[in-house]
Amino acid sequence: MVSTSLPSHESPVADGSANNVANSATPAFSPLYQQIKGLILNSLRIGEWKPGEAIPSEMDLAGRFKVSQGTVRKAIDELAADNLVVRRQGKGTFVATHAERQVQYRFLKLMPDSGDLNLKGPAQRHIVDCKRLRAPSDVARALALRPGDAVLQVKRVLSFADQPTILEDLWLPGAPFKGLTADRLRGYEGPMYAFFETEFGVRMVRAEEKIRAISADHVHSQLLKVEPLTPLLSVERIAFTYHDIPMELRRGLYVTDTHYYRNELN
Amino acid sequence: MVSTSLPSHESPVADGSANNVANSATPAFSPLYQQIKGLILNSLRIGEWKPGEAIPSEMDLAGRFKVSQGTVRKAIDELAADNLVVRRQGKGTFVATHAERQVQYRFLKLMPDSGDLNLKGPAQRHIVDCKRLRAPSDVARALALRPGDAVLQVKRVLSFADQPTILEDLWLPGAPFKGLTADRLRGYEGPMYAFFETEFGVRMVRAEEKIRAISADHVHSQLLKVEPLTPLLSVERIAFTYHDIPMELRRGLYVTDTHYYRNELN
DNA sequence: CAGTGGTCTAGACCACTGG
DNA sequence: CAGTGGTCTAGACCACTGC
Repeated sequence: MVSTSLPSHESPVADGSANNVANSATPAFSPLYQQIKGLILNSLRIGEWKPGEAIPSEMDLAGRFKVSQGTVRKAIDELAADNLVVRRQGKGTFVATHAERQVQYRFLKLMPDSGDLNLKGPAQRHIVDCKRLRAPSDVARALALRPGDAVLQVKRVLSFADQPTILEDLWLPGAPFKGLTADRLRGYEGPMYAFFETEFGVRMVRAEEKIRAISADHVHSQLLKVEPLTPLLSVERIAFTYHDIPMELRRGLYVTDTHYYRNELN
Repeated sequence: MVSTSLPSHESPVADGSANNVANSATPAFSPLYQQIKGLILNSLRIGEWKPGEAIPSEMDLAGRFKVSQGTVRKAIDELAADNLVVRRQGKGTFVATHAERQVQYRFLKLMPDSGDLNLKGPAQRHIVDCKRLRAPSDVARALALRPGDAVLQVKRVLSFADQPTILEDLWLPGAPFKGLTADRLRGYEGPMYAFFETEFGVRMVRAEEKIRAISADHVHSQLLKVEPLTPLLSVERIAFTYHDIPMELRRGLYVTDTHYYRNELN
């Protein structure tokens, strides 16, 4: 644990020449604010400040790292742009969390056809299954595990207005999620990623999705209460924690007759 | 046309008090750099600098607007974040364009299963149809036109490795695209959005997509050479120019057996 | 009121590009 | 080499929050 004021110094650069690594092959120039960003990132990763908590003020951090406030500011700007941290004028800068009302379901892009906004919030959740087993090779590859390593599989159905809409198959690495059970999942109110944060200290930072159209088979049609062969949106997501470590493989099937997957392109 | 050095002054703020509008109901505080951003945006909109051209240097703009370089810098930072402008160290800041190799197909998120990168670049394009007609009500609504206004409809098929993969139905407002024909489209090499820029001065700035899974009907199956009832990804896109004016409605159907729609969540 | 993030400035210097 | 964007600083002041 790092104390607020450091004994010696935590300065990012030590060479007095030109702030640049004196290599020939790799220029490897990294501006000061990037190094500061890295240091703050490390503190986030080791949990020096927990999700929802405030991090030290810009002036404090500037003092700690022996740089100007402006440099700290630029570092925090990038962390805020990456959604790792949230700035609140007059109050401070806070570690981002999936547990807040506004940013809840940040990774769920499904929207109802009518009533644009997130009235979808309180979905009915039904845990179908939750078991521990050995990772199939495709799951192991996605989660950077060895085939046969312990993984948890969670199967659940989300419904909106009593219409089953999302069928999900989650795969989690066994080690970080030791002790997860269907009952604990059922007992938790709120987004699953918030549950992962508070119960297992695993914070999902970003995710990648591969989207396809597929046909419902008999299992799908029963759980989602649609005709077999109904076209479904297949959404395969890999979610990453800090260090770009994959921590979840989620295979979702969305019924898209009254909902759609919304994406914005810039 | 605005000359480089202005006769009187183009200063954004005129009150000497506190830079703030002295209203009670609306705080309406807008920082200087936002106002500068607005002024630069206007110049982009009226075409003072064309896509691909360099805009004036930060120092020049600072002089023009009578603010410090840092303030101009922050304004341009935001324009760059919005992909309206591209910064190139040592060279200048350039108006973004869809015609560049690197940013080409910025709005196309379809990826081949193997060979991650954009070897997909040179797709075979086939214009099926291009005709002028009166806007159906749903198209009119999407393009902010009156039902019955003149619109252009373009139907085309994109193939990768001789496999038809994308069937697209485009709807464009008639007025800005007067003179567009199938032949002109066929004659153009490169992305369609680059074609729109150079030929019609219409630059697409951002887009929204609604994605669903649907079943191929007979028309789809013939054009895409797949079995009827094959599940297809339906991608309905509305693309916007400056001022958030919708300028294109594009209904795409993607065959997703060897390709997938890739999305990143932050 | 003090403390936080947010804006703005002026100036110095660095890294990159091209002639 | 001059010109561009990129970094860093120090200091002043503003807007917002909560006590």
